[in-house]
Amino acid sequence: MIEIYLLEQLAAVKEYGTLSDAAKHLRIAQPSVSRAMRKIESGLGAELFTRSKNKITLNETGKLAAQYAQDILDLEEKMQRHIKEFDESLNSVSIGSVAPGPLMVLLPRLAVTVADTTVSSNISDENELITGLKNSKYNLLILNRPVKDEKYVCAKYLSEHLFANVSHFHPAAAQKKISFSEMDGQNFIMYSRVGLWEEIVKSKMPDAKFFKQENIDAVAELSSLSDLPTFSTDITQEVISSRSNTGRVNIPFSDKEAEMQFYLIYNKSDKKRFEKIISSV
Amino acid sequence: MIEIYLLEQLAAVKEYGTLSDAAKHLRIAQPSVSRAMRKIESGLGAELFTRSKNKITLNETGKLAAQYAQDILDLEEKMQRHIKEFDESLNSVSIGSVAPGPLMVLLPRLAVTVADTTVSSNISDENELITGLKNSKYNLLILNRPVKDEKYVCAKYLSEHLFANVSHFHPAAAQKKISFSEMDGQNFIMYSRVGLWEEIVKSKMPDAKFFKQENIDAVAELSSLSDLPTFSTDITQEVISSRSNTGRVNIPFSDKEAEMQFYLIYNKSDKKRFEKIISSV
DNA sequence: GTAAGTTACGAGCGACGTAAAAATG
DNA sequence: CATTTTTACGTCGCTCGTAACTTAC
Repeated sequence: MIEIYLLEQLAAVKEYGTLSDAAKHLRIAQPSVSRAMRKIESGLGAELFTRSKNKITLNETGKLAAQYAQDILDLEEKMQRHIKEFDESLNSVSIGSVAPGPLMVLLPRLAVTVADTTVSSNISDENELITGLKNSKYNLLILNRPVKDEKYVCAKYLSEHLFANVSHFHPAAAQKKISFSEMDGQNFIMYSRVGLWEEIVKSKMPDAKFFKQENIDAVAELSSLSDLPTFSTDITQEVISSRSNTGRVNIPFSDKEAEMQFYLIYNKSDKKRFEKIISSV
Repeated sequence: MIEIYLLEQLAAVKEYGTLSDAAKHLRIAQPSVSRAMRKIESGLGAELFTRSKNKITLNETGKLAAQYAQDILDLEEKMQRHIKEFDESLNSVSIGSVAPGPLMVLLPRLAVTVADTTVSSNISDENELITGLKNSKYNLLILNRPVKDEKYVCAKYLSEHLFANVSHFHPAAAQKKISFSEMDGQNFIMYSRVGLWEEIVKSKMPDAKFFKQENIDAVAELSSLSDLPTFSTDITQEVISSRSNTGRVNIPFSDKEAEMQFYLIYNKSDKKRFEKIISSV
């Protein structure tokens, strides 16, 4: 069999026309190329060049051989790319969630359980997430309802409870709990990427206004500079406990819609990768 | 780049399941295969196997890589076959003719002008020959008429004249020449592969009978043992002059159909190969 | 004289085989 | 105990580079 390094040299000779030029671009000495061409000819059992004393030219057979050489090299390169891509897809996790809270818990945990993998996450609606799971855009979903499908594993993950985050001067600041209807009609500062929570607060407080902030830091800043209420959850309070949140207090919403249960859904073929996440809950 | 010898070993490992078996079929030592697999993995930058202490199995990435390996090896083999075939087609000539006479002149001449090539020849009808020239079944045709087509070179080659070969005891033995009609109604011994001549003698002597012999030696033998007439031409008389043909005489047919002019036709891309044949006429 | 190709010679990497060890059933 | 894989070590081959020669423009 003709080895790849020979085919590379043949393809270079075709591309650059002379042995010297080919050698220059291959960054090897010119006599190596000369010998390689002879080796290919003897390996194929056919003359590929017409040779004069100081000139060498591919003949028709040689051009055909060089074309095959290029084809084989292209296929090898495609192999390299494809294998690497496939391997990386095995060693990476793409997570889709209907809300940011569970991600705040899951992502740090993933970092230690599945080390050496790339983790990417996205917040979207349920429909996009489920189709994304089907076409391998996502490997792991966090939904607020279980999915009954024998192709997937579905396990209860964690629950999140919504709080109103209000200034000390807010009328409700002293209450132990509060209902959506009591807060309806007020102006809220809200992070824009809260997923499902947005539908809930908008439907439960139809007369409220929401000033959506794309930047999470803008939410913190605005809320500290104003007396406008905002939102938090048991999860965000835990994760961002270190941040000074003086002058404000968290009051749980009392409605049942303020509690959301999340589920993990993933392909059965990924069972080995993800089952340790469930067991760690 | 991953060298071919590595891909061969990978494909063998996939085919035979174990390193030992693969090594056995590759006729190399087993540790070589072990090292080769590690080399491929490091070359691709991906794990291809799940390894236990004395067991090694292709994982999904590995199966993909092995499939690519097989594809590349197949392409290389196709290259080898195709190149050899192409090279041989360059160094061989396939000749088609409507009559055997011109071949008797052309073939010995080709042997010296285009040495180192394989020459094959065939007698057939004009239609088959021309389609054969189009699809490269033939490189060189001998027809009894010129061909006007700018894709081809067409040159007048030589002419052949038909003779009646008769016993001394035959009534016509003393004549200088003879017409087809004078010979009509007689029984001829005839070589079966005379091409176009068969149509001519049958049409000009509709009442004659022809005893066709597949073997050219059978024609000679039968004609020497009987008084039945047979055929010859100026060309065959020249070529077979050495053979003792005592007791028989050649009489030229006087009709104009007894003279046939032949033309050489070949592809313009073969000009360099064949133009010396024409110039040697 | 410059540039191209071939030949000759020497060096170093690397592919292979042998031998030995560890693990599995 | 046989089979499989891995590791260690020595050897041989082969690819490469340098140098020198030939030829052509």
